[in-house]
Amino acid sequence: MSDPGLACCTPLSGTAMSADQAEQVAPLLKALADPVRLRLVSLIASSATGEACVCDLGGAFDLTQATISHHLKVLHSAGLLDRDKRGVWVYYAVRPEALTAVASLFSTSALAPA
Amino acid sequence: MSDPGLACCTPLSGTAMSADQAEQVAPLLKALADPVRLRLVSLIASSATGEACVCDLGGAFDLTQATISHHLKVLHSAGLLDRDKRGVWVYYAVRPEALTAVASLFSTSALAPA
DNA sequence: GAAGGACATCGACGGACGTCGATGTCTGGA
DNA sequence: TCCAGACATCGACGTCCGTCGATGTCCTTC
Repeated sequence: MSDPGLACCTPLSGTAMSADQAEQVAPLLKALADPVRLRLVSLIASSATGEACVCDLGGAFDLTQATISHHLKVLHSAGLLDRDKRGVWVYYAVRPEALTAVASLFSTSALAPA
Repeated sequence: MSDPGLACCTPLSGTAMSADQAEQVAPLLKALADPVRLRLVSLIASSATGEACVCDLGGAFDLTQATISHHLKVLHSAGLLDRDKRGVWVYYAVRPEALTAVASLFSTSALAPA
């Protein structure tokens, strides 16, 4: 709000993440920042076929089917999961690009200090 | 709630993340799942000395000093930042171990599909 | 010791989030 | 054609989150 003022110490080298970049990645992290959703992604990623149907996923949690469906929708809306309906069942698979985008955050210079 | 029933497709190979592990990592992701906090960590990590004082950090955002202080507290409480008070100024530095813990999420088999 | 500045804390507000029960939609089989 | 099952959507509830202005705490300087 007030004038920027002058730096009191180091002028913060300019190689940091841009505001736009932060606004782009934050939703991906927010989608993953829940124990249930983290386990959902992990369950799907670690399945033998790389995908899993909702009926199997739900059995791993003490949560309502509506809640599991909600979490899967959040992950799908964030672009982290692909959705594929086959007959009565719906299969979810992880989108490697999305996970790579998040992983690159921690391997590049943007967040890695040393 | 009901009986687990029998799997309708693949039995979800058991190498997925445990519930405890998910509950441990989720708070770290939640702390990072905000554009402002993401930029704060990035600014600190990319500074020449690996640390930054609050007076410099605040200048990069159109937010109140109270809000910046709140975000820094969240990151500090999550174990992502170290706090060091020197005279009038307070310096924050990233904790490499914490970032490594998050980074390992995406490089290990827990979340990496391929 | 009085004053001013850097930062934290407090209390409040609006909005978003996680969860639920109930209901809707679609598919496959009797 | 009708029914049962799988999954999504809806509406509601309590809680948490991001932001702010105001105030408190600590340190330096005069």
